[in-house]
Amino acid sequence: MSRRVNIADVAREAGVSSQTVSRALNNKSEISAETRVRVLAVVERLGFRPSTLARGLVTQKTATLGLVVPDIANPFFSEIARGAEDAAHEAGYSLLLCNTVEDPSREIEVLHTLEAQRVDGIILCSSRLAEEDLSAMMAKLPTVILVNRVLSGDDLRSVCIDDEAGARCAAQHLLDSGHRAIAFLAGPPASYSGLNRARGYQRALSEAGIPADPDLSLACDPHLEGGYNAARQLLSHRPDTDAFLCYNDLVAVGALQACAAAGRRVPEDVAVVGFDDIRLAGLVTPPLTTLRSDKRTLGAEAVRLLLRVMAGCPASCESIVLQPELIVRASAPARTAVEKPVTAE
Amino acid sequence: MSRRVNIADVAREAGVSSQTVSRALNNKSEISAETRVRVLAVVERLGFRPSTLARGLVTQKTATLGLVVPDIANPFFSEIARGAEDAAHEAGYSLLLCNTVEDPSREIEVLHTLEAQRVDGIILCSSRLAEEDLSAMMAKLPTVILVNRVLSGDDLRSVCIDDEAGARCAAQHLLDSGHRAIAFLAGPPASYSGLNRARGYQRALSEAGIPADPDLSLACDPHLEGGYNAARQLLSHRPDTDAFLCYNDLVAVGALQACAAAGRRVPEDVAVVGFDDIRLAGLVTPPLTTLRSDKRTLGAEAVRLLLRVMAGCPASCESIVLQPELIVRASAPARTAVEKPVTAE
DNA sequence: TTGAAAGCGTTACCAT
DNA sequence: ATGGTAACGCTTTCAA
Repeated sequence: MSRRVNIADVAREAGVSSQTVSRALNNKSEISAETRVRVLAVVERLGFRPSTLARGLVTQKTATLGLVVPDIANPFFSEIARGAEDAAHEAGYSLLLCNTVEDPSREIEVLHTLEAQRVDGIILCSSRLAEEDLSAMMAKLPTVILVNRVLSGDDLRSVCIDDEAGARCAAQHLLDSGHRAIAFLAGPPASYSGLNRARGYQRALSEAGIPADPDLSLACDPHLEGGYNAARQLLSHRPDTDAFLCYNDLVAVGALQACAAAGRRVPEDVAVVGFDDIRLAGLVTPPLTTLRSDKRTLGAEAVRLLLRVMAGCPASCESIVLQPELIVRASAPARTAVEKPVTAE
Repeated sequence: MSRRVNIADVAREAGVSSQTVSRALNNKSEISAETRVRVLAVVERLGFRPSTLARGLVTQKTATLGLVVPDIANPFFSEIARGAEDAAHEAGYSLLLCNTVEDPSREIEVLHTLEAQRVDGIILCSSRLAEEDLSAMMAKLPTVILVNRVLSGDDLRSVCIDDEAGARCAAQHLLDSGHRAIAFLAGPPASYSGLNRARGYQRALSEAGIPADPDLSLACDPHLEGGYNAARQLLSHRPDTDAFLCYNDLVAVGALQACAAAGRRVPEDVAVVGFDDIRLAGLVTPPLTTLRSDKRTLGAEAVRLLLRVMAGCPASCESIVLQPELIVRASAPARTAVEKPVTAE
C-alpha cells in the first residue's frame, strides 16, 4: 500500500522544486510557460491532489463554508441548501452541512465544530438561539450570514423572505375579493416567520379599517392536523368566518379538509390561502392560492452575500429581503371569482 | 484584531508544554488529573478550538465524510442526507455535501474535491458514472459506500432499497386483487431503480403465469406530467388496462389525473400504485397505495457501514438491502375492496 | 507525568 | 524564473 503522492514527489519527478510545483498549481505568474506545462503533466500523470488541509493551514483559508439548518429533510431547507451549494460550487467553495434538529444546544455545538474546521464563513438558517447567545457566538465566529432571522442593532448580515409583506399581500387579496371575516391560522407562537406574517395580516386589516379581532387569530401546529383542528374550532365558534389565511400550505390543506368536514364550500363559502407553495399546493382540491418564495435563490443569495462580506465589500450590501409572490389558484380566486385552471406542475 | 488562540497560547497560560495540552484535550492517560483540570480550565477560558486542519494533517484523518447526491432538493436525497448526518454526527463526523446535478463530469469533479479535502470516506448516491469510470475512481478514493447502485464483481460496499422486491410485492398485490392487465409506467429508461422495478413487475407476472406484454410497459418522465401523458396514451391504446404500477408517486398522481380525464374510476375501473410514499401520496384523491422505503434509515445505515468498513471490520457486513413496505390505501385496496380511511399524516 | 524535537503537506518570504 | 527556508498548528516519538 503506497504512500499518497505529495508535492515533493511531483517536484522530484518533474526535476523542479516544490515551490515551482506550487506556482504551477496556483497559476502564479512567476513561472515559465514550458515549466508549467511540464509540471502539470507530471501532476496529471501521478494523479496528485494537493491537500486542502495543508494549504488551509498555511493560507488560513479553507474554501469551505458551513451551512447550518434545523433539518435538511425539510423541503424548505433542502431548497435553500441546493441554492447555497450551487452558489458555493460556482465560487469554488465546499459546503459543510450541519443539522441542529431544532435544538439550541446542538446549534452551539455545530457552530463550535465549524469553528474548529476553520470554515471561511457560515450560513445560519433559522437560528433558535436566544439573542444574547447568538450575539456572543457571532463575535468569535468567522463571518456569519443569518437566513430567516435578523439580529437587531448589529453589523450582522441577513437574508430573509419578507413574510410581513407576503401576508399583507395575501390578506389584501382576500379583502379585494370581498372577504371581511378573515381568520389567521398563525402556526407556532414562537416562530419568527409566524410573527411577521401575523404583523402583515393585521396591517392589511387595519389599513382597510377593519378592527382587530383576537378571536380570529389562532395558533396551531404547522402541520395538516394543526390546520384542521384550528379551522374546525374557528368554524364552529365563529361561523361567520369567510376566509383563512394560513401559516403554511400544510395548515391550509388542513383548513380545506376542515371546511369540507363542516360542509363549507371552498371558495364559494370560505376562501383559503396558504404560504410557501409546496408541491402539494397545486395538486389538492381545490388548488391552493398561496405565497411562493424562492428558497433556492434565498440560499444562493445568502452565499453570495457571505462571499462579498468575506471579500470586505463596502457596507452597501448589508441585507437582502426577498419578496414572496402571490400565486392565485382556485381556493381563493380573484374577485371576479372565475376558477382558474390548475397550473400544471 | 487579535490572532486566533492556538495550543501554544494555552500551554503558556497554563504553564505547561503544548504536548501536555494536547494530552488533556485528547483524553490521553499519561497526564495527572489535576494538570488536566487546570489545562482544560485554560482551554475554556481562552475559548480555544483546536484546528482540525492541523490535527488532520498529522493524524491523516479528518473526521469528515463526503456525501454526494444528485440533488439535495430532491426529497428522496434530503431524507438520505438527514439520516446520514444523524449517524455521522453521532459518531463524531462532519459531512461535506456535494450535488452532482445529474452530471457525470460534475460527479468526477466533486470526487476529486473530496479527495483533496482528505475526507475519511464517501457516501455516493445514485452514481451516474459508467461502470469503468466508477471503478477507476474508487481505486484512488478513500472508502466509498454506494447508495442505490451496486457495482458487480468488486469489493465495493453498497446500501440499497430492494426495488425489485418492492415492485414484485406491489404487482402481487394487484394480482391478488384480481387485476390482470397491469401496466407499468417505468420512469426514465436509464434509471437503475426503474430497471429493478421493471424486473420485479415482470417476475410477479410471470410467476402468475401471465405472459409479458411489451405494450403495457411505457417509459416516462419521473414527474406528474410524465405519468399523465403515459397513462393517457396507454388508456387509449389499451383500454383493457385495469391497473397502473408506477415508477414513483408523482407518476402515479399523473396516472390518477389521466384516469379522471379518461372517465375511468379509481379504484373501481383502474387501480393505481405508486412508489416512495411521499407526503403527497396520502393526500390526493383517492389516497395512493404505494411502497414506502425508509430513506432516512438508508442514509444512516450507509454511514454506519462506511464507518465499520473504515474501521476494518471483517467482510461479514458487505452490503445492506432495505425492504420497502407496501402501504395500502384507496387507489388500490385489498381484494375485499373496502376503502380504507386516509392515514393521517 | 512531562517536555523537546520532528514532522504532517503546503505556501509565503526572501534569496538568487 | 526558480529554489531554500520558515511557518501554519497540531500530534507523535522519544527522552528525561
